[in-house]
Amino acid sequence: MADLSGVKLRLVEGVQDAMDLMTWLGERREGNIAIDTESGGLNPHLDRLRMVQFGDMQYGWAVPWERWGGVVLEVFQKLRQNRERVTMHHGCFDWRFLQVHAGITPPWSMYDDTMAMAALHDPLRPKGLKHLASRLVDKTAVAGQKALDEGMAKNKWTWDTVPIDYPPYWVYSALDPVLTAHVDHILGDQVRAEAGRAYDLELATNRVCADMMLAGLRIDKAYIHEAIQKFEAFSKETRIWLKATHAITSPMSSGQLKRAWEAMGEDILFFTDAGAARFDKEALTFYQNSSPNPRVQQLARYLLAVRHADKMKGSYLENFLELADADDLIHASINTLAARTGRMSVTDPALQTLPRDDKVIRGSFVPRPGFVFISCDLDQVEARMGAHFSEDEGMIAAFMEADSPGGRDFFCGIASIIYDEDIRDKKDPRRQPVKNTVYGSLYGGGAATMAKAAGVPYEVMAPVKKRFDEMFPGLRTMSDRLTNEAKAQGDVPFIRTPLGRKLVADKGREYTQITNALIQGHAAEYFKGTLINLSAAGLGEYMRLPIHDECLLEVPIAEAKDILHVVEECMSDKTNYRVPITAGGNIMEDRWRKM
DNA sequence: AGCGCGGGCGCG
DNA sequence: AAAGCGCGCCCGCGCT
Repeated sequence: MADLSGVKLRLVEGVQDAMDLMTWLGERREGNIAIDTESGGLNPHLDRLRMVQFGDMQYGWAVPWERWGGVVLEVFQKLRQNRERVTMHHGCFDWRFLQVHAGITPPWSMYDDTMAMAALHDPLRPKGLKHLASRLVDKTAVAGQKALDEGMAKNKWTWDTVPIDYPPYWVYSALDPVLTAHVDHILGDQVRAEAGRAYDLELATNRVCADMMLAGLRIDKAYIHEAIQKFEAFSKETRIWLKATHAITSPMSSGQLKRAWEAMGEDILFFTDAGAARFDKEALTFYQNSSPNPRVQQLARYLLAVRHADKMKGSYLENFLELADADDLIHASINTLAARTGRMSVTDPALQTLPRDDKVIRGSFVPRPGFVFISCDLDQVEARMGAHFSEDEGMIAAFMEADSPGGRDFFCGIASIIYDEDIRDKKDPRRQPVKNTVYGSLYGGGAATMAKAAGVPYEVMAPVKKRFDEMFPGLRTMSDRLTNEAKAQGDVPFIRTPLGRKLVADKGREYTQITNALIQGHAAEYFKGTLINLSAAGLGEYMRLPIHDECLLEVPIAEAKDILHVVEECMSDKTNYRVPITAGGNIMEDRWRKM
């Protein structure tokens, strides 16, 4: 814990303040200068920049952007001249505001990030600056946040309207870089010692992803409006029918559905763990296909259809329109450290979760004139990581065979065994369930779970699972070894990736979590590395979106073929793992969808 | 009215 | 002995 009582905070509101700030900037100090920003909202393309704050462990300065922007630019110029390292908390966010509003090019090679430090230091605990500060720096440091919250509520102010000179606003804004400097001081060396390679990877990933966010993806508004109309018309009509025929006003209300089922005299066959009637996709699909009552079949079919339509419209299409900027660009937010495993997530909108098989939704995205989309994904990367870490000879051999000329796709090979038939077509509908089955088994799932994933009866899956386990005994050995290793750590079970990243499991759930954590976690690190490779190959300006093991790029039409080869190279690694890590991509002619 | 939570469903 | 993992968004529902 540090003592913050001597910290001095200042709001720049005159020439003398600005001069004092520049003097402070030139002083020698321990550690980096820390920077933070305040904005009117979360989206740099829709919201304004309001304040830029600088600080170290003793001093914090708040500079109003709209009045004293020149001072901000001067500070950045000086920082650049002096080759000064700067620290930010979630700089990926602030750099975007500084880039969009102040035209500042982030000095990526001279930057540290306390949020990355926090996530690597403790992947389970909250990594917000306030949480960290109260835990690591000074319990009372964030007490004033309450005054700001109350003041904003009382005056009905938002982040866009709270007056700059309202003391709780500027004071706690000026304090943020001070807290950041302290967190840097406390965590920096430790994280570099324990997980230095993972930390460097995260900083580089921040840079690449910031550029992707800035570039954005273009939507076709007319196309989206038309698609919304179609889903809406269907939904409206179906809801009228549901109400008139079954007194259902909401297709999501299991209470209403239960009453409808009872009214039809239909047995309820599916229940949640808590014991409530369950009407999810699995249950409704069963009723639709297997109920003896045609009315039940019909109702289930309409419920599934209207839910699908509402999901497409509400979760995706309408969000696209709401989140687009004036140039019809969507700058989704990429969280480079979202999952406890180190995986990234994408929000606003959640572009990693667009329906894979429904061409309508992805079709909302169109390349800029003269460009095409290409996408490239890693081939079975988690299964290959499984082969690598387990060193299972059978699994390594299976991949070598799959990679050999004329070799059969890995999952097709497994499918052939399960269905006792030579399956070679990657489009075979049985491949996806088999893929789920392989991952289910890899991560400690039982035969029942795997049967469900593959859509076959338990009796069919049980011997297949047995055979699978006999084929690749090293997987079980690996899970046992990792489970023991994690448990041996004590209170918080954890292991580390080859880059030093700490991967934690919940107590009692080590067996099913920790193997997944290592494989998912290192696959995520590998994937981040491929993004850096792509950027280093000069493709940074074409990169658009990371999707766990896939990268979407938007490239000039004439160069698409050549670039695709480079992308595949950048994403492959045939030397550093026990099986080759390979990648394959394709070019999409008109929209973000395969023809 | 706003919040948190679980259910449901989209992805890897 | 047996054990799927990680996310984000929308909805209904109970609570404040």
